[in-house]
Amino acid sequence: MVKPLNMKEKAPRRLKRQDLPKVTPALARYLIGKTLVHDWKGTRLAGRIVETEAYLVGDAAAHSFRGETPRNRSLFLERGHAYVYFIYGNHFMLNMSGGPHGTGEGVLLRAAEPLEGIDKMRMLRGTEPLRDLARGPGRLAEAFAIDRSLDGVDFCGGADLWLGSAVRSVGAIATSVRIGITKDAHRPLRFYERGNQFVSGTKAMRR
DNA sequence: AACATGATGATCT
DNA sequence: GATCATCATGTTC
Repeated sequence: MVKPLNMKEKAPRRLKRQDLPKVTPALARYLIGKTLVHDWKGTRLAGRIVETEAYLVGDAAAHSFRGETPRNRSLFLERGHAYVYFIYGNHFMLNMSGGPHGTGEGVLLRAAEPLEGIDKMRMLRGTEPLRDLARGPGRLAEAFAIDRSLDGVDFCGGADLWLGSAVRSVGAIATSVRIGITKDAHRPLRFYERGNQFVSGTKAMRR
């Protein structure tokens, strides 16, 4: 993948909670093109978010559907907090909470295009291909050194894990049904940058 | 029992 | 290169 010379990348600046849309599907769409940053052990791990999914109130696929539990507690924090959970015996998933405190909505970060700290990401992932470093939610979490210790962290609170502004322009954003769920599977709550090679799944899923 | 997945290897193009 | 089936894995309520 060759980067055109006229695509100048700027350094990301920290986004404030004020910048985040208050309605969760709008937040999921807003996050496409923004920069996910984890300043980790002296290295900056940064990537451009290219795929997200929203999980809402009254949504049978949402972890909050049956109310607050010890696991999903941070999903109920005010918009802009990290909700990290462990799934399938192997993978962490990174979400950003949405809505006012007590709501229980969130956005799953499903894929990112690596920008900075790529060698460290390769080390964390134990694999070489750039395209596979953060293509999929489990891979993204591994590439960005996300684990339970980051559950509940405020993305807008000056922590090492934060949300940055876009470093270059964003392409067309497309919508589809969410991936890998069985309940409320028809709702169009997945957002991705159309045609981007770092979006998860098959070719059809990035068209 | 179910789960917001990914690595692997087979089989196609 | 793309796509598909198979299956390993720990936590949750």
